[in-house]
Amino acid sequence: MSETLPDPRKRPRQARSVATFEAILEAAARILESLGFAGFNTNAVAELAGVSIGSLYQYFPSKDALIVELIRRERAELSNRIVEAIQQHDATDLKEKLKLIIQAAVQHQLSRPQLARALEFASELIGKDTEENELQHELETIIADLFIRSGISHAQLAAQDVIALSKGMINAAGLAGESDLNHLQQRVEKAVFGYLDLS
Amino acid sequence: MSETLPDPRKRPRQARSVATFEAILEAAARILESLGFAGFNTNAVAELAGVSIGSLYQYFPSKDALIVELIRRERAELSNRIVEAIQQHDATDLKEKLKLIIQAAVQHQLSRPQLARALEFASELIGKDTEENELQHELETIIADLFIRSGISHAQLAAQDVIALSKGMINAAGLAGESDLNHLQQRVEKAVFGYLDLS
DNA sequence: TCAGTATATGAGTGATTACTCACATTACAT
DNA sequence: ATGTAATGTGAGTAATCACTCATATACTGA
Repeated sequence: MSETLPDPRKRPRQARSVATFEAILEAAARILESLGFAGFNTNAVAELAGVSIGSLYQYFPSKDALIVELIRRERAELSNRIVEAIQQHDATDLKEKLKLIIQAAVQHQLSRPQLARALEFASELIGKDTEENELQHELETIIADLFIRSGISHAQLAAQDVIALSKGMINAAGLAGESDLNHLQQRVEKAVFGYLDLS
Repeated sequence: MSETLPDPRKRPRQARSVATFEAILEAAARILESLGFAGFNTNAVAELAGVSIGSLYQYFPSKDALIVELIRRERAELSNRIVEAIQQHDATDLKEKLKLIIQAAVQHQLSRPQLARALEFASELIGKDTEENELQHELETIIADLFIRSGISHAQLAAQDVIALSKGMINAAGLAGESDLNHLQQRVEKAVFGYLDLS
């Protein structure tokens, strides 16, 4: 439980070490999914990954670093999905773009809902100043830019609100075990469009 | 970190023990506010409360029990505020009632935002089957009933969504350090009314 | 005043767990 | 083939922390 921003200690060079690296990350994800953050410890991760605890610490200097790497991947994936959605040229107006963004967010969260939830959770526990917050802020900026270009007033605050309310709804749906993506998407759209007076 | 639902071990009888009991709870709240869940441990709570660790365990059989009691109080307060809001007879139609409910929720969360956030958080860590979830469900039922009486379709799901999106927005605002209750309230109303097609 | 009960104390115990390090094994280059 | 670098191992260490218990003090009623 350090306080600085940790990064993978050593990048794997040989093929087998890449496998080890990935096995550790996947094991970490699975433990978060099944046991949640409370049951998450490095010895358990190493065991599930089928590697020794020493190997784990070859690639991750701390428990936090392991989680940070998971968060980084998760966020990057979501971020990519959303940037992709925004750049779709066949969607011209704000409403269509927003639909695509919401779809991306819904798909992302519901692909591994337990994991997404546990990571969000973990990112609060391990401290404020990881890059998690920067990515959060980056996402907010992306949406805010979109709003500015569409003439929405108070773009920054609106972006914060839209992200927050979507997150809330999607999280709750994930917790409740919902799996109907389209239905959830429509409900999020109602709230977002309602908030933005786009209905 | 037990798994059963813990309750205060012994109810205080004398005045001085009531003071001890309350001091412990307030210290626990303050530690959650300042250090978050990560820095929360029973020894620190006892020290801040100015009592011995033994005294803490006289009244709370476990660390979890202490947190559960904090959650119970927090939830009870919110629940009371909301029931009060619903029963206001000078608010007749759904929209007015919802405004009062949102106001109650906003006021509640922003009175001690860090604490509210940390507790919500903690309730996930200590397990699913505490009464926290029942209270969560109770709140959902109250709102759902209100919706049913107002002819809103899919009342249960709508209640889940409205609560979730409000929570998300209010949490984010709390995190961002907002303190303008009215402004936040108006934004939440926009999302809720938009979602419900009440605009 | 005093017996009995409630309350308070905090050093100590045991369990968990993040992390190290001395050593073993495997792969690669020449 | 063989030296060297990369990778893998897991028993062991040290720190944290939830919780106990033997003992001391304060209160209450008779």
